[in-house]
Amino acid sequence: MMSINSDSMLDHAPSSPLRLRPQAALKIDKSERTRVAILNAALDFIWSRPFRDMTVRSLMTATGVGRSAFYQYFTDRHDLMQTMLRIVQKEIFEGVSPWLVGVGDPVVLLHQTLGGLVRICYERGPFIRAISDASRTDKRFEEDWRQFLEGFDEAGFARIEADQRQGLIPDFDARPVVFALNRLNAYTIIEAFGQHPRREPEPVWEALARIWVSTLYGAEWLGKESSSLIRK
Amino acid sequence: MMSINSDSMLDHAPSSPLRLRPQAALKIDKSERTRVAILNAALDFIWSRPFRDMTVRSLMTATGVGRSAFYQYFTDRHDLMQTMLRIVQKEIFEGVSPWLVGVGDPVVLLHQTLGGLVRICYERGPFIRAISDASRTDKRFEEDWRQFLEGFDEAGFARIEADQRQGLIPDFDARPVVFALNRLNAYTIIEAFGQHPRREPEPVWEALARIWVSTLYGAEWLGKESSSLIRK
DNA sequence: AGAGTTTATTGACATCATGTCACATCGTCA
DNA sequence: TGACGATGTGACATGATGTCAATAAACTCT
Repeated sequence: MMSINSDSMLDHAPSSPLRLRPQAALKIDKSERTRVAILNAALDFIWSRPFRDMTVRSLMTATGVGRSAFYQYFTDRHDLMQTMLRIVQKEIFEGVSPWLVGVGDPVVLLHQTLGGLVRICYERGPFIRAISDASRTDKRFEEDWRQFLEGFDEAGFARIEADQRQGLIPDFDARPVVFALNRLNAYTIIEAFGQHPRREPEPVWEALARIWVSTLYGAEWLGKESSSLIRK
Repeated sequence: MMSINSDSMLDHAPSSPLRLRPQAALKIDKSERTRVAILNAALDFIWSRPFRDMTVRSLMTATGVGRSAFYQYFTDRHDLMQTMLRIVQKEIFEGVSPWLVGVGDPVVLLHQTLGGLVRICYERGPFIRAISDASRTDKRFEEDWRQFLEGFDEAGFARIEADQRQGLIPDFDARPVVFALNRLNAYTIIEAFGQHPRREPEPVWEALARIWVSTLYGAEWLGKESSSLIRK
């Protein structure tokens, strides 16, 4: 009938490094378990295969539940990707906070922020790529992705303007520059880490740091704090 | 049965600013005319609607020829997009040549190159976006897009290394930096100009120029040659 | 534990896009 | 005119999507 444990399939599915445990430890009703199983199937799938190949059937086959049950939990593939976006978004926002909200030497904070971003996105690369790919094939989810990126635009803009008022950053029109720098980050990361084999994170981190620091604070700050490598 | 002129439909299709005339002026065999009609239908479609909505049916309806005739000319939608890529690629390569192959003050050339890039991509934005979107949904075309971007990586890398040998650009690992800067250009342009309403080209040009110049030659060159605005 | 209720799951269905194929039609040249 | 190659067409097979009424399973409460 169906496999004993509904979570791991016997065939070639490699499990992704990001898997969910059912929510409230004890109150595991069937519903929650199936929902998480689907999510994990998607995570596993996306870890090794492109979004375009992810059909509802492929997911539910891996789950061991009939295909139509999928629609009890998600309205469509993109709804599911929205959930994946929320998961990844939370991780990224945390890693990226230093420069955006922290106090101290801005160049040091910027290095830290970019280091955190690169580390997390290296670990989650294929998910991020899938999310970005999904945003191209669905009107609603495209909007979600746009808002995700705009979050960085707003935060970065605020930080740059603040530093401009302090004379730390030259007085240019910050909006288009931060827009461009954020696309730089997003798509450099997606292309570098979005599919196996991924590139090495260090050179990517150094390149991004060089570009951000040169543009905002000036190349004379480049040597500073080249130390804080991507830390565990 | 079918409309008198096979090229323009009566309904709401706005014609794109990029349309093809049949090839050899006189030797217009039916085949070439249909092929161009399909291509123009695609160009018109993409000018105002996203790639994800472009079905073979929608194209061939606009063409006035039966849907199955499409496959006489293209193997699928992505094959058609490959043709669109070649058209746009040619225009871009021309506009982008100064810094890559020219002689003279590199900062001036870089400004020129970015100006040309922004001008062309502003004019062709929706096409470029569609090409990029299409690369997410097809394995083969994804490879074409990758090679397209890698072309810029190679050329930019060569230029940077040359300038590094002359001491014009500091001595960093050029590969990852040029990779990042090219993604900066590609995706800033796609998001800024890829759908209506498009952003203004000038601020985008200024932002890209600021980032490239600061990163490569140093911010002290930024005032220089801020003149050469996007020219006809 | 067992009846009754709620919830989860299923299989069949309708729709839509794709790509293919045998056949029909057109037009050109002998 | 007639025959042949090049164009175009309609019908078909496939495979994905999302829905729904019917069924099975899970939960609740006494």
